[in-house]
Amino acid sequence: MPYRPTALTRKNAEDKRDGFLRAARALVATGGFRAATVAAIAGRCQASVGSVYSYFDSRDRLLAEVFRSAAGHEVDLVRQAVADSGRDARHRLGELIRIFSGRALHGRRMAWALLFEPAGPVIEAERLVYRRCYTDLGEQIIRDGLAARMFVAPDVRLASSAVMGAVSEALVGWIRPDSPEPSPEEQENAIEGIRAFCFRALDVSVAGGTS
Amino acid sequence: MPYRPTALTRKNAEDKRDGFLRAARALVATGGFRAATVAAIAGRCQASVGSVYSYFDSRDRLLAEVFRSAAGHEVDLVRQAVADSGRDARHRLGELIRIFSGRALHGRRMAWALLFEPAGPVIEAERLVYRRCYTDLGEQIIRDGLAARMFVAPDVRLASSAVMGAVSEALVGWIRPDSPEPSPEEQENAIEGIRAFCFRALDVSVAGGTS
DNA sequence: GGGCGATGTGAACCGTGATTCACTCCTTGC
DNA sequence: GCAAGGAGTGAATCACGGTTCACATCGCCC
Repeated sequence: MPYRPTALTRKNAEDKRDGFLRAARALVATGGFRAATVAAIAGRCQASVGSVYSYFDSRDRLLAEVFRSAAGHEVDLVRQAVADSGRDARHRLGELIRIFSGRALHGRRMAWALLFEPAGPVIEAERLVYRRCYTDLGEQIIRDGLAARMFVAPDVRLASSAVMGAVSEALVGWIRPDSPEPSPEEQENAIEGIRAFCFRALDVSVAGGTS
Repeated sequence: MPYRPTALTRKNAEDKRDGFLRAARALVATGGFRAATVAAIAGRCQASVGSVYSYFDSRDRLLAEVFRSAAGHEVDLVRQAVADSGRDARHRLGELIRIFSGRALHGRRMAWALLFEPAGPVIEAERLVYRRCYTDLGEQIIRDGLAARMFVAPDVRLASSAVMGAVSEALVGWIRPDSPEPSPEEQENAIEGIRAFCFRALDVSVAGGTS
């Protein structure tokens, strides 16, 4: 490789970098961030530990990038399913819950890593913005539902948090790494149950008393 | 000290053991489990690192005991406030939410340690039973509310999980170690908001549609 | 008062895994 | 061919905190 970066070297370098990211992502999807040690990542690429460090400042940065990439993908899928395409807020909130849960139950290990796995402060910070994305999505939908007099919610942000909290709590039991694989109908029941719970809390069709 | 344990030695030993537990608890209440290193615990008792190990098998066991003690105390307070003392289910569920949240917002650091702080598998296991206690409490109340035709809930356990999830999610923003101290009225609003959300989801007075 | 075992000490040890760096290996420009 | 650097290597190093253990200390019992 030459003295000044050429198109080829640049591409090679990018490929290599990308290889590390893919390897790390695969490891996370299998065993969580805990399993994505620098040695394992390098090994998976038949590269040396040291070479990882010529592409990334630190393991934390590498994993943060993996997190953003994986989490961003998930959020995009949900955002797409929830896009304001003429459907009403109730349908869109249902899709939010369904897609989010469905994805989590599909890639359980990855979902666990993204949502719950204990990790260092850097990952934790990424997780914060990740969760916030979903809450923001929910908030927007609820706001729309409010405008359409379809939902009732004195505090929109709180309501969105509550929905996400309820969903998370329902999911954590299923995607914890040492919990048994849930059967499809168990999954279905859980998701629909949560959806129903949230709708009962939000629907205007009901004349809820507060205390 | 004698060849056979006498009343005095036994008491001394118990006191010392207790001292370590108190020290550890104080450290957890200040900086979470992370801060409760063996050295810090010993230091706080003006004892040596090694002596800790003549009272506890391992740091994990010590911290597990701290967890159980602290968590047990919290659960007891809630259980007491929620005891079936002639009050209706709505009131009792409200108390569950109020006391749980109130306690968490009072001892924020400890609540964070008990509910959210990333920690080793042993603590994580304790946390599981701790959370389950609350869910069980909620489940019982909701069941009572169901019997009194005051609540509606197709799946009681799911409903209880959802309530705890909603409360947790609302709390995590306030008790995260680096978040600013919330003002009393902010707390009040958050708690009442969650309470209202949950009641809207559960109250029979409303004729909720599901999808 | 002397010895024995309970008790206390804390420096050394260990395991884990990230990070570094002196070195080798290439490719390229001349 | 060959020198200059960039890229790759992986053993050594570091950081961290839990755990051990050889030794010191103490106070009761005979």
